[in-house]
Amino acid sequence: MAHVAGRAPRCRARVGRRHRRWWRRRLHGRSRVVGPGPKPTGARASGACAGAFCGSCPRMQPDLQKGYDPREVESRWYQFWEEHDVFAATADPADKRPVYVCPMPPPNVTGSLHMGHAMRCTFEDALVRFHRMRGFNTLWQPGIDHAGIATQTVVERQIAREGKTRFDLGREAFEKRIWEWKGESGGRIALQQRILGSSAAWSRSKFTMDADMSVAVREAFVRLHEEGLMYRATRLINWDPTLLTSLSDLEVDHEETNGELFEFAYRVDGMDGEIVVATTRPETMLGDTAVAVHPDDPRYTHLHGKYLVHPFLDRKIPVITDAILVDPKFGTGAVKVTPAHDFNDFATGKRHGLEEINIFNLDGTVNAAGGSFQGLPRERARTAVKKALDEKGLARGSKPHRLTVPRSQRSGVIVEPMISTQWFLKMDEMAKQALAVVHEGKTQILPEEWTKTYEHFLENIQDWCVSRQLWWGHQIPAWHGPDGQIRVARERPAECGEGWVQDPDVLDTWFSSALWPFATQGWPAKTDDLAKFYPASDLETGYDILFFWVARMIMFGVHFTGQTPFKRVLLSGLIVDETGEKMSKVKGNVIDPLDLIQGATFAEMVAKTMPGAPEAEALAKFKKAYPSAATMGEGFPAFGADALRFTLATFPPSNKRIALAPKRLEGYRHFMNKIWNATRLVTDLAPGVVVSAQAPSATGLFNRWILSRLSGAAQACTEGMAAFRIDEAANAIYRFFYTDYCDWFLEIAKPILRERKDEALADETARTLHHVLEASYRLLHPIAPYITEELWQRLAKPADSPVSIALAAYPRAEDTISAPEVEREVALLQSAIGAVRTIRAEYDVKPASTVRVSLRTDNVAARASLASQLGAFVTLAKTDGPPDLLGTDAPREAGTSVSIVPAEGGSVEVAVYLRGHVTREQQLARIARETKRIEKDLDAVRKKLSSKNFTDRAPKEVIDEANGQQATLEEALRRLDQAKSLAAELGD
RNA sequence: GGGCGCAUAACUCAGCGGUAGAGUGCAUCCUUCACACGGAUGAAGUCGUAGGUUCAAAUCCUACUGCGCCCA
Repeated sequence: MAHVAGRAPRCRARVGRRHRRWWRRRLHGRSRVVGPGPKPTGARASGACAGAFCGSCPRMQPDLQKGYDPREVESRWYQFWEEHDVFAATADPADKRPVYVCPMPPPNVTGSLHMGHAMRCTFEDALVRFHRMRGFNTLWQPGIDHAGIATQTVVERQIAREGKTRFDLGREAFEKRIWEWKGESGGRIALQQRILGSSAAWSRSKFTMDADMSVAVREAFVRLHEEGLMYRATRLINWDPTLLTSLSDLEVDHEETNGELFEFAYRVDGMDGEIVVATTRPETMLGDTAVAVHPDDPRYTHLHGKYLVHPFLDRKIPVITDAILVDPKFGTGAVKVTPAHDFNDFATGKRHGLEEINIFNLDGTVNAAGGSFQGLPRERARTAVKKALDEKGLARGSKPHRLTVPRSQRSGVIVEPMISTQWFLKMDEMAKQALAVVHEGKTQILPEEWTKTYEHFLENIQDWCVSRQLWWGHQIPAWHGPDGQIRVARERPAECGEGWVQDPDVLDTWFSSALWPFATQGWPAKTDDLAKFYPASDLETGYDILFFWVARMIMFGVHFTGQTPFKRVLLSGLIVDETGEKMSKVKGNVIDPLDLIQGATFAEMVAKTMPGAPEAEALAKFKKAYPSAATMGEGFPAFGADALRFTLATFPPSNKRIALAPKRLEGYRHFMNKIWNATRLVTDLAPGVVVSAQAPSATGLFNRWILSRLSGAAQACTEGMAAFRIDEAANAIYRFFYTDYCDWFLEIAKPILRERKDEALADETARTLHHVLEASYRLLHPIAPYITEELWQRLAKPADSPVSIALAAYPRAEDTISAPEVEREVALLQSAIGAVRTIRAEYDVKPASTVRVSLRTDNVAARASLASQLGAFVTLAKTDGPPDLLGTDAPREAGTSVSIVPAEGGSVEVAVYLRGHVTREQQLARIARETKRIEKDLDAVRKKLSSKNFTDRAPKEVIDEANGQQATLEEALRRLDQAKSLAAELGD
């Protein structure tokens, strides 16, 4: 195994016992849920440490236990990695390694780990570990987001339990409370990310409210203001009447619901007649300042320029004509206009110079402008207005109507459009630049189909309302003077003395998040970090924050640094339950990844996610969401972080929805057990082998074969990782290790190493066994870091090995031979062995008994390779000694069951002697089955070849291949036909 | 109203122009000295529907149906 260029960290024994205890407590404090934590192992591991260990090394059992226990293994390694600085990156300008940087989407400080984080961690850590092993100076930049509204809400809820509001405490005391709360629970999520094995550079972790982040935020704001892009304006904005703050367009969800379209009449002033308008929000009529009709609508021509009488307020309302607002085919063709509470009406108002009458207080109750309705909340005001209209004889009935209501993403309440003075950021220029870097390929979005969505967003972008009426966040660096003057500055300007106050509002949390890739590296200062780690390589995140975060980071990155912040943007889907439903507390289908890792009963899980709900009901909901968990008894066993990661890694990141089936996790935990036990076998079969840096040169067919297969697996893994197809890498290593290495190679190696008939071959096999095992660990490490570290540490390695597998080189295809001809040879052997096995199964031959086999073929190449590998039949097909190898002209023995293995250059006839058991009927039936199977294939090939269109137009290689197939299959069919005569000799 | 995605074995998912794949589950046999968290063998799919392009379509195009998401 080759070493990674650069420094392998030396042991740092100075990390004290106290730190270790802290770690155990923080990381494994949950052990009561899953039983006893890591047990002291008593005897210190000896000999197994390969010399790389120091005083703070994990205690490993001297021998591998029979069954793999992820809890035992995973509890030990994280501390080791941190103590050895395995995840560190260096900003040293003298370091010449290529750089790989992945900014971690900072989780909310309020949050606790959920499946989304687990998926982020899996994909990002796989990429990061892969690049680290490939020799990159690798930085996975972690951090925590202050999550303005979410955090403020959490702490407000806390103080509500004390019967207080934030206004009782005052701003300063309230902020202090949030900081206290942040100190207690804010770091928890980062600890949970560690349990997943995340190899982030934790010492560089940033919090978006850190002092240096604040410097960056103020710098950005001031520059934008100086450039005229940041401005203050009074306009209609989205208002959350519960949280009492403005929201950006992106924070409003549009939800379709069933409502009603209510019609009422306005009387015309000074003449008989009325005009009927339709509305979904009757209460807003208190703020109506016009009724619009289409200019060409003949029904209303006589009312152009007339006024209407407001039934409740002392106001005359003009009838205006507007072709943009009014669709004459909809409703009555007359539209009430409320410029202060509807976006379309606001625009209409601007076109016609209408008065904007705000009828709501900030909490959504009707204000003094609503006359006698003052004080009513919106819903009650609606009922009251309808009733009052009815009493005045103006109501004209209602009909059911599908409508869209705007809901606050944060509080869930219906958003009220309000006229308000806020800070806005001009977006069009920045959006153009952000589009350009993607068009020019400077930033690549993967999967590509998201490019369209990205473009559509940026091409239709509105100015961003960045001010929030919150107390938790970056306070806007603007000062208001006594006479309404405003100063924007990085620090409070000296001239802003008495009578000047800082703008009380804070910035949208996403404003600071948008600075993340460069602010974390020291911007606006010109630091070594910034020079080394900006722009970043890959940004991996969920597609749900493409607009919120990714697009804004690109806009800010290009604007402030002149460089696009990432080379690639990798977008992945969302985790849903097994039936495809989004995880939510309401549905009771939330799974905490830690419960999958460490194990938990279903009762514990639902008690946690649905506190207070009746247990039986909650359990029923949960089990309905995860049918495959039905066989798992009372709860999840500890699957381990490796199995969870491996499971998540097997889904293509491009899937928009990733349905989590617990059963699949079980399968991959079994795979971990397989790796564990394969290691036990190898250690037992070939003890004391020191793994060499290079692949052993091999002459034995199977040794060459497994090395060639390893080369293919390395290639598939590397390509998969590079193309953000981690699933392809995961599947490639799974198949290679399970099928090629365990099912075939280990079985072949057993007799070679146990019997040692050929010393040279045995030695070569022992070295190959170890080499491939060790390389497999390295291939697996980015996806399953714990078990690979554990087992890798146990192998005897050269003294100059890195301290951790995380720093060992990722296998490359060219490290081992690629030998397609050997792979073909072995494939034929495998088919022949499979034929014997099938016959054995058909005749219920007990595993313990052996059978006599003969192989008949005139295929020269096949004969040669079969001749050298007859021993494989003894082991893998339980033959009674090496099979007889004969030509097709050799006489057939009676009492055999025969199978034909088609092969290019002549098929191989496999005859299993089962005298006394094989009846004519059985044998003819088996021949008929094989004949049918081959004929099906042959028919398809013949059909193709008989078509003149095909032979005229298909490429030559395809035609040649078809001809070859036809010849092979026809020959196999002839051999089957011959075998019939043999069957005819049998009795019934 | 506009856009995107998905529909393949009982389940969860690969494949995305040259004869249908994996894991789990299922069936049969086996507690053989790495692993029963195991081994061997096997059954199981008209690749959503209808057209079209092509020598060749699960794979490309069009329409439709159903599901999910985003934007307005």
